[in-house]
Order: sequence, then structure tokens, then C-alpha cells
Amino acid sequence: MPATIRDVARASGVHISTVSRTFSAPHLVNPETRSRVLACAEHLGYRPNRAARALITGRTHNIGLMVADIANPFFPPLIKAAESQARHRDYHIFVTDTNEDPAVEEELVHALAKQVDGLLLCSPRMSNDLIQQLSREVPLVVVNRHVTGLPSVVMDVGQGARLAIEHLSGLGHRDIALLGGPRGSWTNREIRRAAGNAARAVGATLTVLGPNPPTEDGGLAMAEQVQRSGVTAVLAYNDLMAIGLIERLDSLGVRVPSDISVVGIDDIALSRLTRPKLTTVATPTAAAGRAAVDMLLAHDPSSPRGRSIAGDGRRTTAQVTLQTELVIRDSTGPGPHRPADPGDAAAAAPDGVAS
Amino acid sequence: MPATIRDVARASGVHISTVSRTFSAPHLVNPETRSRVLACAEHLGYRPNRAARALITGRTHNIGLMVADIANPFFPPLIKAAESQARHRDYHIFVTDTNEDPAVEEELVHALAKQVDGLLLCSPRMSNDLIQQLSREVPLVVVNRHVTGLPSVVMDVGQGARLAIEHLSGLGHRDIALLGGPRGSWTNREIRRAAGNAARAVGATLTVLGPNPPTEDGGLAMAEQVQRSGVTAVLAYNDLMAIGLIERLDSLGVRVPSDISVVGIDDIALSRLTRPKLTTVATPTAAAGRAAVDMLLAHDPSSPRGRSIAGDGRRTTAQVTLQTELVIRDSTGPGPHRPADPGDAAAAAPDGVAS
DNA sequence: CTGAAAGCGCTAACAA
DNA sequence: TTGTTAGCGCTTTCAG
Repeated sequence: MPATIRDVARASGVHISTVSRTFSAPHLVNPETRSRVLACAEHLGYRPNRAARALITGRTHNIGLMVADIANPFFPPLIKAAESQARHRDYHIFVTDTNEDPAVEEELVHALAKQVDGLLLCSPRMSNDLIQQLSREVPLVVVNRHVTGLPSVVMDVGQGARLAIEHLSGLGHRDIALLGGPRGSWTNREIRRAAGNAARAVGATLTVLGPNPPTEDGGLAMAEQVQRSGVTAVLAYNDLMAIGLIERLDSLGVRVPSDISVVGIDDIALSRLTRPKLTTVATPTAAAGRAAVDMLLAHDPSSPRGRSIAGDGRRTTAQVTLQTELVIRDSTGPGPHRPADPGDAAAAAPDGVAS
Repeated sequence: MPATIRDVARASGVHISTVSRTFSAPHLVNPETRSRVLACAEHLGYRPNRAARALITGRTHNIGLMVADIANPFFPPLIKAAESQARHRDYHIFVTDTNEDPAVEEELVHALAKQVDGLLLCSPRMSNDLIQQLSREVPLVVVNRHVTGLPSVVMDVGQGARLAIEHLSGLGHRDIALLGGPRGSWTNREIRRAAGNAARAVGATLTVLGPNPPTEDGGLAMAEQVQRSGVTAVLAYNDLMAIGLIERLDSLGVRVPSDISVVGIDDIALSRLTRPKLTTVATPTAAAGRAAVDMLLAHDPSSPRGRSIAGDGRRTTAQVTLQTELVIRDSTGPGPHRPADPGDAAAAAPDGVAS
């Protein structure tokens, strides 16, 4: 049986409220009493029961983290960073996998609401309306998406997509395909918008292919269509799709980058290990995990369920946008239309970074 | 403000204990009353507060899952499967990352003990003694390791290592290196033992190199030593190390599999995507995650903190061993000593499975 | 600075 | 079948 506050009180000869104060408001208790209580607690292996404490304080010291697919290599670094950040602030993290299913997402928010001080929704597939509505039940921070009125952390994939298109254009590519991601993905819309604008600016044509599942298979399945489309370069919604695409192109006899250049997005660990190594847009996933936790815990400590309040009493809705970078590796090479200055992007050092 | 049991009682004109029964023992309440209560609950968006319930029942309906490194691709499929299994049994999962640090592990067990009904320790680095001692505080299930008296789920990596050595021997390799994993890893000892025995049985010499960190870098760092050692084949502690090794060997001008054959262990998703595709021992990680959750929840429901009890009242300590298989891909090829029957393993179909 | 008392949301005997 | 009562482990007024 684990020791309770009563055991400690009895052992140290004080009332339970004094033991309570020793842990939750140490400055209110006489140093001598305090050290005696602490000694007894230590000896009995006592730890305050957080659930009981939560019942009365309203703060659980738990956080929920919802991701679409734990096995998607994009998420583990984010989860790891969030868990670490939370733990250092004395919080524990519930991790849940929604299988890209909006219905599961909603149910999970309800199920976890009472057990956490807030929820991190990573790349949620629910509608904006629903997310806003759910945010009345429990504080929410949204990652990889903008939802009006809610704090969010996004990676600037738009900028990344632009850099990718400019890189390809600089290499002499004018016919580029965009391998789209899942329908309803904010990231996908962002990439599409930015890539479209960038292509227009550099005078390239952009063919959008999709939507597709954001997986290796999603890329595999599109290889023939890419081949038929006659493009000389592809920007994929993420690295996994890019890798699947390259894989299948290879078995179709299409070489990367000599026949077709491919750029991914995310810079998952894997992208450094494939042959050819993948040119990709690096997104700072670990930083996003930390930032999301920080935003959630930035609430006024005295108002358990409140939103961040600015000094003048107005609500502030923080939006963090993290920069992305283009990492040039081996899956992109010269295209049919040589650029004005041949010594430009094409000559960039391998594994170089352009931002 | 979330609705409490009292709100529902008031709205439906019954006592709170009737509302309580409606949710935790529906058969004890009149069907008409029940549906009225349910309707009110639904209308108010009421959900029982699990923390409050746990306080009195002793069951939190939470599980803790401790892994050494979330970002290690071996773990995500296990976490995903465990989370899914737990959720379908109405449990939530705390996920924590210990950074391969035994001290963090111990602290985390204490910290989570009161908040969970049990803990899954995946590849823990703590001593057996400590684990046994901690198991008196909270039910523990150990994954990837045997601890006397505790339920455990292990993959039969010994069998896998034997298959790998036999495969290499069958290809004509007689000088084989074993790239060891981290010190203190049960899996590592098991591989080493089985590989040693198998090598002896087939008349090959086994050079053990290590210990090494279980990462890509761990493999990278050993490439030169492998080259110098003069072996023609390598069995690595895991796929990550195998991939790192191949990577560096390649840049040293050593080709895989023509110069050196390499076998990994785990069959992470990545191993299918590298060039050459990795021959490896597949470990059923998802099955392990599910099995571990099942073992933890297999306790007698009436004894919140008890161990599994056999019919005759004796304790049973379940040990699940999951089979592994050899997946032959492209990183292994013929060695200098041709086998007796050339049409044997060397001719196995690509991506074939031998078990 | 410390104790007494009330109560967080809920379940579990026990009566009625 | 339902209500009453006590209390899980803890924090938080309010007195003293």
C-alpha cells in the first residue's frame, strides 16, 4: 500500500494540512517542522497523489498529445521533444493516435478533457468549427494548422515550398509536378498555394497531382502518372511520398535526379539514408513540440482553465510560425532549361542549406 | 464548467448514486430511470470524471509506457499498437522517453505509479534488482527483457540471430563480425549468445565488436574497424547500426553485398527503403505492444493491484516469447567459401522469408 | 505557524 | 430499485 498524507502526518506528529503545506506551500511552514515532515515522507516513500490533488485544484499536471499516426516518422521527434519539455515542467503526456480519423479525434478530445490541463492537436483532420467548439471544453493548442481564435504552432511550409520551386527553377526545370497530400490538410493547402505562386513567379508550370495519402504508398502509386505527365521535377507533400515515388520511378527505369528531380518536405531522419539522399524542406519538428507545450502551459497559473491574458486584460491568441530551410542533397539535378547563370544553385554544395 | 454527477442528478430528478450506477452498474437501475438519466447526461455533455472515480476504485484506467528513445524507429510501431490496444479496452497511455538513462527510468516509475494501473517498461536499462523492487510499487510488464518473477514479452532474437548466421554460412561466409549493441541490454546478450553458438555449430568464426550505441552513428563509427578485421559478413545489433555501417563502408569503397554482407535486426520500415535493401531479422513489434498491454490488463479485475492468479490460487508469471523471421533482401550475397549445395540459401527469392 | 472542518467528484456498502 | 451515508487523498478557507 502506498503511503498517504495521513501516514506522513501520523509519523511526523502533525496535522495532515501541515503535511499538505509542506509540499504545496513550503514557505508557509516552519523550517524545522518542514524538514521533519520531509524526512518522514522520504522514509515512507510518500508522494502526493496527483489525481486527488487535481480533484481540488483543477490542475492535473497532464497534457494530451494527439497525432494522426505515431508510426509516421514525422511525428516521433515532435512527440519526443514535447514529452521532454513537459516532463521538465513536471507534466506527463498522454499520447494518442487517431489514425487520421476525425471521428476518433473528436471522441478522444472528450475522453481526455477531464484528465488533462490541455491538449495538443497535431495536424488534426477535424473541421475548424468543431475544433473551436471543442476548445470550450478544454484548452487546445493546434500544431500544423491555423484555427481562428486558437493558439497554434505552424511550420512555414509555404516558404519552404517557394524555396523548393526556386531551387528547381534555378536548376533549369520548367515543368514541375506537385504531389499533393491528404484532402483537408492545412499544410497541403499552404504548400499548394505557395508552390503555385512561386511557379508563376519563375515562369514554370505546376501540375498538381492528388490528393494522396501522406505515405510511401501514396508516392509509389503516383509514379506512373508522374512519368506520363512529362514533368522533369517533382515537389512532394512530404518525404515519405518522395521516397516512395523515387522507389517506383527507379523500377520504371526513370533515374533520379538525372531524369527527374525530386524534392521532399519534412527532412525526416530517413531522408538522409536513402539513395539518392533526398533534397528536402526541413521542418523544425522538435522545436514545434517544445513550442506547443510552452504555449499550453503559458496560461495564467492562477486561472486553471483560462486563456493567456495580456496585461490589459484582453485575450491574446499566440501564433508561432517556425522557419523552414531547404536542404539540398542528391535527388535534384540540372533540368533541360539551363539557367542564366550556370554556376548558381546547381553548383550548391551537397547537403548545403539555403534559407 | 463541465457537468458533474450532481448536475445530472438534479436534471433527471434522482439521487447522484443512481446516476453513478447508471454508468458503473447499469443493470442495477430501472431501464426507464436509466434512459432518463442517460438522456440528461447526454444533453449536459456529462462524462464521469475518471480521476475522481480512480480515487475510490483504485483503478485509473491509465497505463504508462516507458521507452528508451521515441525517435528510434523500432519503438513507434510498438507504441502505436499498444496505444490502439489500450484505447479499445478503454485505457489511455502515458508515453515517456527515458533517453536510455536508468536514473530517469526509476524516477519516472515513481512519478507515474499513482496515476496508472500498470507500467510497460520497454528495453529498460535498470538493474533486475531495481525493477523487481519497483514492481512492488506498481504492476510492471517488461518488454525485451526477462526479469525473474515479472511478466514479460520478448522477441526471440536468439532464434533470429541463429537464422542470420546460418544464412550467412550457407552463402559461404566463414568470418563473421557481430556488431554489438549497448552494454547492459538483455537483447544484446541474447544475440551474442545465440550468434556465438550458431557460429560454432556451422564452423564459422565470430568476432564481437562493441559495445556500441544502438544508432546509425554506432554503425558508422565501426565501419573502419569492420573493414580492417577482414570479415566478409556482419550481423548488426539492429537495423539502424546496419544501415550506418553500410553507409560508411560505401564511402570507404567497400561494396555491400559484393565485398561484405550485412544483416540487421528489427526490420524497421526504413530497412526496405535503403539501397541495397536490408536483409534483416524481423521482430514483431506491434504484436509485442499489444501483448504487453494484454498482459498488464489480464489481472483479476476484482483485485485492483494484484497479480494474475491461477485457478488454484498460485501466482502465475506469464512470459510471452514472440517468434522472429529472417527476411532476405539485397544486403547479403555469396561469400568466399562456396557452400556444398550452391542452389541453397544463396538462391533464395528476394524479399523471401525464412523461419 | 498550525489545526479543524469542508469539500473536490465520485463509488460503495447499507438501509429503506 | 433507490436514497443515505461515509469517505477515497488531498487542498483550502478559517480560527486559534
